[in-house]
Amino acid sequence: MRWLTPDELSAWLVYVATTSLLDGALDRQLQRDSGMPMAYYLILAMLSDVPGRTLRMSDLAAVTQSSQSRLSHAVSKLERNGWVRRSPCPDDRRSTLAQLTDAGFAALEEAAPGHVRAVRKHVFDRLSREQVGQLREIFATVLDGLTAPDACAAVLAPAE
Amino acid sequence: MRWLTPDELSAWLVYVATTSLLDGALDRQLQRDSGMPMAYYLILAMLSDVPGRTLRMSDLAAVTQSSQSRLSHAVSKLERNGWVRRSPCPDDRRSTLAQLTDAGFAALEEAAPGHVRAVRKHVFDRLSREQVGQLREIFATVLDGLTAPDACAAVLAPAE
DNA sequence: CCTCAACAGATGAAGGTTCAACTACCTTCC
DNA sequence: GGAAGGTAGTTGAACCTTCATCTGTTGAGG
Repeated sequence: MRWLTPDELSAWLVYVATTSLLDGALDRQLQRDSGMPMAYYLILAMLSDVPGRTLRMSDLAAVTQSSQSRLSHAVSKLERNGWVRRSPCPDDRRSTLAQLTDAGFAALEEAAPGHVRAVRKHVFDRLSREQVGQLREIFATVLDGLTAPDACAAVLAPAE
Repeated sequence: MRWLTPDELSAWLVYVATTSLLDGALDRQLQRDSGMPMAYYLILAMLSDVPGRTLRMSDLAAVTQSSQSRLSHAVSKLERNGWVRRSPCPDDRRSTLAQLTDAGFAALEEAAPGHVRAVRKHVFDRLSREQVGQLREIFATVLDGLTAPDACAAVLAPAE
């Protein structure tokens, strides 16, 4: 059994503490100033960035890294807010299209400056250009492993 | 208004996607193999690493980066599992001590190898020694800003 | 002393996420 | 064309987290 080296452990603990606090801070800022958690902000942001501001539920789940169930609940809530509209997909009657409404776009435009300011203040204003590159490189590598087809299966297997 | 540069934005999106997937993967592994989410694993781990395996609730909240409320709920659940025991603090009658039980220690020892294996597989087996150092450096910098006394107030202030 | 503010913790309701079904539709292939 | 299996999405229950509120306890100043 290979445990973590002291260097790895220390890096890991710092990572865990930081992501936990950073997530909390960003969520609190958005919830407070715009009445939505960050996950919902990301849904609106991804929709806003696509032609027609419309995406199939599955594709929206993929770009926001959320499960279908989670997205379905989230879109239900956003729909109640009037920020997203669902409509049946003409090509495939299994699919549903989610479209950002004008009110949703307005809410996003309202929320964006505060959110970006918080991200900048907590993260990018504190890092050098080099570190930003390192950050992207490191996480792109980890992301690669997580999205590889059998990444989950391999770790979840009992007899690995 | 300063938005993110393309480099920053790309780094940020990769970061968000990765942490979301990594968190999910680690949580699923622990839940599946040991019946606890990662937050609860961390509570047990922090308790196990301290003389007497005992900590005041406030201190435990601090080392696990969780709110008092969250910790209180979590410890209630862990207590129902028989993994933690609460007892009044003799020095200060406001405080409560949380102590890891033998059953709790056993559960932690059972869960640790799988969890460490998952962390290693997803993160440290994919990074160079240099990158581990960069990771720690970057997050230590961000953490520093988050734990500074007025970090939250400054961002939450409407007229910042 | 005694009041008042601060601190430690618990609690219940509201909201978000996960998991396990379940429905409906499409595709493959015999 | 009909059965079988996969895909898209929803739903409800269980669980976790957050927020506001509440009870006690301690400490500082009058």
